[in-house]
Amino acid sequence: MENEQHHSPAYRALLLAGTRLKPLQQVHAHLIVSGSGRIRSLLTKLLSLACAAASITYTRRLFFAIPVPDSFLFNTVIVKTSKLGFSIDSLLFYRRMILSNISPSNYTLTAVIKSCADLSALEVGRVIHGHVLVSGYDLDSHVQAALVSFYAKAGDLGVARKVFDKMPDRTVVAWNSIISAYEQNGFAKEAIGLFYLMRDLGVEPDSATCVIVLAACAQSGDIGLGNWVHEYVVGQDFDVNVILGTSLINMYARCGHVSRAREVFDLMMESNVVAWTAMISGYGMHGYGTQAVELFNQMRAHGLRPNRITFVAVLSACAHAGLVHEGRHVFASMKQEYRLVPGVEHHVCMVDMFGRAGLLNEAYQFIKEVIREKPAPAVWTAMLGACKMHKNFDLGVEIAEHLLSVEPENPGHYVMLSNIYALAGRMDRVEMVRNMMISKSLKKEVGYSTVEIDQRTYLFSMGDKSHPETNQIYRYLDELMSRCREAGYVPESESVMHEVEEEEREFALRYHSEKLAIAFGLMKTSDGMAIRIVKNLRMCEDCHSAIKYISVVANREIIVRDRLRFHHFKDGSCSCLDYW
DNA sequence: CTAGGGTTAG
Repeated sequence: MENEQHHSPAYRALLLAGTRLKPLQQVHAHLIVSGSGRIRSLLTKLLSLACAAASITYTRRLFFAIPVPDSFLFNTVIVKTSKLGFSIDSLLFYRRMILSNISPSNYTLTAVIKSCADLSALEVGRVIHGHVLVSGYDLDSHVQAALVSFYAKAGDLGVARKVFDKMPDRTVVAWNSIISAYEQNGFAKEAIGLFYLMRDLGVEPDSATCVIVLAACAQSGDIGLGNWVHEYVVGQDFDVNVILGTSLINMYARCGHVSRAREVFDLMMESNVVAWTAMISGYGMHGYGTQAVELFNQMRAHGLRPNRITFVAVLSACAHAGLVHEGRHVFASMKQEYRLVPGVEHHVCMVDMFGRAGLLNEAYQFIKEVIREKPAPAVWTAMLGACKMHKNFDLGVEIAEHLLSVEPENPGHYVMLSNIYALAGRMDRVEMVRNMMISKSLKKEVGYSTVEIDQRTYLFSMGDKSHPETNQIYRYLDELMSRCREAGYVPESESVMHEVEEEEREFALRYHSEKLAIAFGLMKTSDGMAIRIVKNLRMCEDCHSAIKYISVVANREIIVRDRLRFHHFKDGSCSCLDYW
């Protein structure tokens, strides 16, 4: 009987219609007219095709027209909607299934857990985890892997780890889930550690492992492992598809090798908006604004439609390269040509762009005129950065005070305000802001820098004395800085703020983490080798100026990646052209 | 008769 139906004209008509909505609806109409509109197998097939046609409305209509859906129909609709990203719908169908007293299968459960992950719906996910335990599917490896990634995405890394630790059978996918969990939550080092553990246990990485590990390399600046993964990909003859290719581009760009990123980009067989955006962003963070804009135009010429993220990448590339004219043009095209509504992130880029270029009036006007609604705090923060950079104290103080009233728990605003007071010489105010922070028990984010030497990473924090060679490092740095002073470097005591006591300020400034990391790098590597630093925060003006001098007196190329971008220091100047 | 892990910004 089944077979007969599969070869029936109606079934073949469905297959022929495929995932195109109109033809499907025509076949559907035909089914109803011919009286076969109630046959389960046909309805199921129709339902899954409707869903694959990405029409959630039609899928809903179809499903609700079925009087008593069986578990097969529920499974089909839940699995398909979850897979296509209709997460809320898949959860609603799941609820109906439970209310109809139909037990979910392990397939249903993995699908709804994935939906919860996509929605970061921690509470709903916990309830479903309960269903998993009740139904006895807690030992199913698919369900477990889904749970691990769900908890990681919903922000509970601890539970993700617990689920992983209980898995009896750790497949590559299980390892991929937990490694990705750490990477996504900002623990790149731990992710890499787990990757090495996985290899030691004899589990062969697959291409998804490579994608995840490349992301961890990009995050931590681990070019050594990044290169290894690339070689592994080639050695294993993995297909460098868009996802893997994009991961390689991202890794090379974030590890400071833009040209290698470009080589990968040029060799990719297929590419999409995401790949182009990754490459554009890579140029942007190295200050290659012209190349970023050029690539953006090539992308459009290829007929690809840029998305919101693409525009963030291009606009921020313009901001970091002083390309005000181009930035204006791109922003206009976003609205006019692509009918995209600029969001806060784009406004921030624009204000930042004007601000860096010293066009404070344009920045302010942009806020007043272009941003109709109440400007978001992030927009004011960008404006504030511009005020500080170009020493407009009055406006800066005004904005900072506004930000403090809107976001009184954000330590960054206090630090900015205090820095502006310090620049203006109002040390009494500096003290006041400092006391406000203390009374609210807010802490400035701790800065650290890492440097890689012989495949090993060394971490330094400000005034760090934990390193076994501390004394030599400090002596070396002192000697280095005095040579810089002889060459004309003048330390600024302005931007160091109140994380330390008054008398320690000079000390703190002299021993910012990047300076320590550079000193150590210079000590441990031979002449001619570039020093690569990764810093979690933005560099301060003083370090930026000091490193220019260090690049001269030590005759070394120094490459620093800070929170926002790359700075290539060479022969006394920086690639950011002080557009930082 | 279907599933789990993987790509771009800030």
